[in-house]
Parts: sequence; C-alpha cells; structure tokens
Amino acid sequence: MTIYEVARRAGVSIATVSRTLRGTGPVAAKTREKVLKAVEELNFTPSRLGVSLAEGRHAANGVVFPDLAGPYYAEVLLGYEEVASELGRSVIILSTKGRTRVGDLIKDLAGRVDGMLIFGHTVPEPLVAELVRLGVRLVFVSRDPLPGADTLRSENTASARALAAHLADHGYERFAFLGAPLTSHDDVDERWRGVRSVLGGAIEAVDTGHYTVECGHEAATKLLKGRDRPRAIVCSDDEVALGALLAAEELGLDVPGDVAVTGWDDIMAARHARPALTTVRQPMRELGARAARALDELITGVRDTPSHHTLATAPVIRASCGHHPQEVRT
Amino acid sequence: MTIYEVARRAGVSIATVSRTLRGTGPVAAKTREKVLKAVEELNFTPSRLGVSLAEGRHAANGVVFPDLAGPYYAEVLLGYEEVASELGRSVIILSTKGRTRVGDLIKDLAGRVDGMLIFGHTVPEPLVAELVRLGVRLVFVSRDPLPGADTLRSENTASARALAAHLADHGYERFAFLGAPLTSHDDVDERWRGVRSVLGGAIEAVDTGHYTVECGHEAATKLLKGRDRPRAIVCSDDEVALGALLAAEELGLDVPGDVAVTGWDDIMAARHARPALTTVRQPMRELGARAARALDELITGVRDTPSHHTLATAPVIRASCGHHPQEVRT
DNA sequence: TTGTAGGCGTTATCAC
DNA sequence: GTGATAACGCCTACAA
Repeated sequence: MTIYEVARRAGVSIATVSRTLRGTGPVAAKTREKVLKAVEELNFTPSRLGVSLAEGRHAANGVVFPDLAGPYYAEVLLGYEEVASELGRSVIILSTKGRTRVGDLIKDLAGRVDGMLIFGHTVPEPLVAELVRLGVRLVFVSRDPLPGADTLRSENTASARALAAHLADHGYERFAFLGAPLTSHDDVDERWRGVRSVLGGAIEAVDTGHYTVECGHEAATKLLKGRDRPRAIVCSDDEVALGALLAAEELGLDVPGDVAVTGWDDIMAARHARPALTTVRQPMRELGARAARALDELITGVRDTPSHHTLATAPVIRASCGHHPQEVRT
Repeated sequence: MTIYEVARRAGVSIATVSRTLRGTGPVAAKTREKVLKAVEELNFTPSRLGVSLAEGRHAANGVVFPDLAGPYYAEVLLGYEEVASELGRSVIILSTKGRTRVGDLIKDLAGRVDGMLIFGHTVPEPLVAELVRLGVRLVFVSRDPLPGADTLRSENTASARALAAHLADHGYERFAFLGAPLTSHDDVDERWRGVRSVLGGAIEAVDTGHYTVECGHEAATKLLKGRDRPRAIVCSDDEVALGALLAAEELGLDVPGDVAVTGWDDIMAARHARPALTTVRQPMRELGARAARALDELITGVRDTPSHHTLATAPVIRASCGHHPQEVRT
C-alpha cells in the first residue's frame, strides 16, 4: 500500500495525496475528498521509512539504561516516554546490563534516532566523546556535566546533609555508609560526600559491589555481625537498604531500636517495608519528562547550547531511622 | 556521510562499497582494502533508514504495555529486549496508560517495526483485528488465544487451585478475592475461577477498580472493617496484596493471625513485606524472552501458523498466609 | 490548484 | 570483479 496506489485510485498525483494528508499546500475541497476516500478505502498509512528519509529525521528518541530491575529506571523511562510521545516521537530502548559490544549497540541506536537519553555512566567515556563529535543530540541523567551535551540530575548533597543531620539528632554516634561509590562524580558519590560532610569521622564507607538487595543484604550482615556495629546505616539507595533491613531481621536486631537504616529514591517497596523506610524522594518521573523536553529543544534547534539542571529532592522520614514523638506517615 | 562519498574517496562505485561492507558478492583484495580505508577515514556507518528501505524490514520490534509502574511489565520487557537485541532488533516502546488516541499511536508504531508484542487487552479489539488483517506480526502476552496471532501466557488455574487448597489446609473458612476481574478471559479472571473452583461459595469477589497498592488498600480497609471479616484475602496480584497488608496493619489486625493475605507475581516487594507475602511466582523474564523469539520466527518466516503457549507457575509459600510448622524461606 | 521530477541512502540485479 | 541503474516510499520545490 503506497502513496502511488492511493493517487491512482483517487485519480490525482502523489503530490496531491501528500499535500492532502499533511495539510501542506492548497488542495481543492473536492480533490481532498476524493483523496481521503481513497485513503480510507485502502487503509493507507504513509510508510514511516519513506517519511523519515524524506524529512531527514527519525521522529524517535533513544534511551540507554543499565537495567530495569529496580523502579528507578522504569519511572524515569515512563516520564520520558510520555513526553516524547506527546511530542510525536517514539522511544527506542537499549539495556546495557550484561551486554557485550555495547559500543556497536549504541552506534546502531544512534542511527535510528534524533537524539538520546543516557543514564549515568552506562556508556564508556571515549564513545561518549565520539557521539558528541558525531553530532548526536544527547542528554545525560545522573552524571556530572560535560561539554557538548545536556545533563540532568537530582540534588544529592543538600538532602544527604539533611538526612545526616536528622540521624545525628536521634543521638546516634557511629554510622556506616553502605554502597560505596564505584565511580566518582556520580549520584552515590555525592550522597556519600554529603553525609560525611555532616558526620565527619563518625561514618565509614562500605563497598557493596552492586546496588542491589542481595549485595546490601550481604554487606549489612557482615557489618552487623562485626565487633563495632554501627548505630545507623545510611544506604546508597532503597534497594541496598531493603537488604540491610533483611539482614537486621535475620540477626534478631530491632530496627530502629538496635540499628537505624535509611535508603534513597523512595521506591514503592520503601513504604511497604517493615519498618517503613526513611529515605529521600527524588522526582524520577520528572527527570524523564525533562530529559525528553530538553532533547526536543536540542533536536528542533530551539536551543543549541548545552544546559545543566538539578532537580530538588527531599528526605522522607518514616520509621526505620528512629523513634519520633509525633508519628510521621507518608 | 553517505556511501557515495566513501565510493568517491576509494575510487570505486557505490555497489563495490556495499558489497565490501556486507560481504555479499566478490571483491578483489586490493579493492576491499581501499574501501575499508575510506570507510575508516570517513567514519562511515550506513544509514539505517537507507538500509531498511532497501531491505524492506525495520529490524525493530514494538511493545505495547499499559504502564511500567509495577515490576511485572518491566521484567517482561527486559527479557524481551534482551532477546530482541541478540537477534539484532531494536525495541520501540509504547505505553498506553492515560493516553488518548491509542489507535493512532499503535498504527504509527506498526509502521516502524516488523512485529510487536502486545500485553493483555491494552489494544481495543477492532484495532487488533485490523492489525491482523494488515499482516502485522503480533504476539500477545496474557490474553486468551485469538486467530492470526501468537499468544503467550503463564499458567493461572492450577496454581490458583494449589494456592486455594493451601489456604483451606490452614483451616480457614471464609475467604475474599480482592481485585475482581475487569475483563473476562484475562489472567485475573482465571485466578478467580481457579480459587473458586476449590473454595466454592466460601469465597466472595470484591472489585478494586485497578490493580494498585492504593486500590487494594482502600478495598481491603472496607472489607476488614465490615461485619463479616474474611479469614483470608486472596489478592489478584502482589500490589493489591501489599495494599491489603497495609490496611490490616492500620486496623491493628495481625497477619496472618487475624487475617491471611496472598498475592500473585512474586515481585521484589513481596519478599520484603512484613510479613513476607505468600504469592505465586510467574516467569516474567521468560515470558518476554519467548515473545521475542516467537516474533522472530514469525518475521523471518520460519513459522507461519500462530502458536499458543502457557508457561508454568508455582506458589511461593511465605508467612502471610498462616503459620507453618517448619519455616519455609524463599 | 495540480503535476512533474529530483532527492533522501541503501541494496541488488544486470550487463560488462 | 566492477559499475550503472532500478527499486524502496515519501516530500517538495518548481513548473504549468
């Protein structure tokens, strides 16, 4: 079913069909009707390939993430897809987790889209440079600013400080940070610096390897069994924190009575954990939505200088960080 | 950067460049080198649009889902993307939640892919028929078989019966099913029929509207406050069940002492809920992986008759359904 | 108001 | 072995 068949059926040229469908250029009312009738009868939809080739654009955005396991990426993705869709752009996904030859995959993706959202440090730095050089429109979420691309992140330092201050108010004196920063300049690293700037030498960092429930569980078990058990465990994110809660329960420790635990992100499970998890809420949906809009600006050329934004976050105090005189429920 | 520039630089024709790059047809060793050198220097990558147009295929799959809020869709999507990627196909996503003009979106998607995975009943029936008529390769996940498309689902009835039997073994006599079937012939409907076939008149269905924590919470609260409080609540899925747990806690009811609760899916939060949620595990990742493979068969033409498969599921007994002499931990 | 024709970037079929 | 050249499906000056 091509535009030629529609044209033949309607007794006009393909140019007229195109004009009618796109509303570009003038078309006589009668002609228009004939065309629409033919389109209807033949159930014609312009080939996306033809359109893209002629228009010189894909009307599609890419998104690169490590995994979709936790709720974080899914939420951001959802916000991204929603806005992209509003703007008439499809979204092509690419997960890098456990993938070999990531470079090839990214390059292939780059050939299918007008621009892409890349999470944190999922793409090796040299490749990033090459993409920038190739003129691919890029917006990074959760990484430090770099030249030639937009970056978008949510605030870490201030909320980390606020969280640390709250824990200190509980009177705790020995702390541990679970989920040590793997790469510098990423979200977790900022959280670590934030809490440390408040707690100083009273907090020690513990590496978990990955940011998963399992890793959190394992590291927390070791930590809680040790001689100098910390009074409070600040976790890099909610999933690690859920692992810590599990470890505490298995060891017969009361949370927050024996040990306090906090997370980061405010994923669904945080609210349903027992005790409910004190954490920091970040606007995941909004992050995705903004990324889509930023990309659109870059692609349409409304803007051509990279922008770098930081979205606000806020601690959500629940039960896992300690007892509160007046119950706070969120 | 087009194939013409490469050809010019290498001093050959575009046909030779194409042959060299694709390994189709013979190319003299010397010529080949010249071409590869030019390609290297110009950093040339064939335009995906050009290739697709000429090849007559997109090398891309679509996927239509309502939302990505819970872990269920994300997991299936992940399995789907992984296999699709292995098979050299990109994945274009489309969320229908809160979207108007779904028909147009789906049609646009259909024009960008060689085939698509559609969840349950996210697409109106007439449109499904039209897609089938248009020859779009389709595989449905979680819906009843229909002619002209593959369907893939996980088992519901048997596991529902097993779950119901387990609850009956606990000695309970009054039950409620939370999350009444909205459409017949879907997963939840089968679960409902399964448990009812075992519990008979002892179980009553309660509509929750949506399958979310909030809806589950609301419906459970009403139910547990009522005169004839059920002894056990079988929920349509884990999220509704989490809502029920929350409701019970707020009302000061002990789970499973006062009321037992079960879910379905075995999402991450199920294991971390307190008490840990008894549920039914379904192979979400596998569902997605199989869908991608089925689609590939359909697209490449290895198979042209629709296939309909059902994947096995199994109850996961934890703490929320009642006390067990020998603790089972999963 | 409508039609012709060139271009978008490949692949693949023929001749040579 | 290699090179024209016709698709592939559409958009859009430009001409009529």
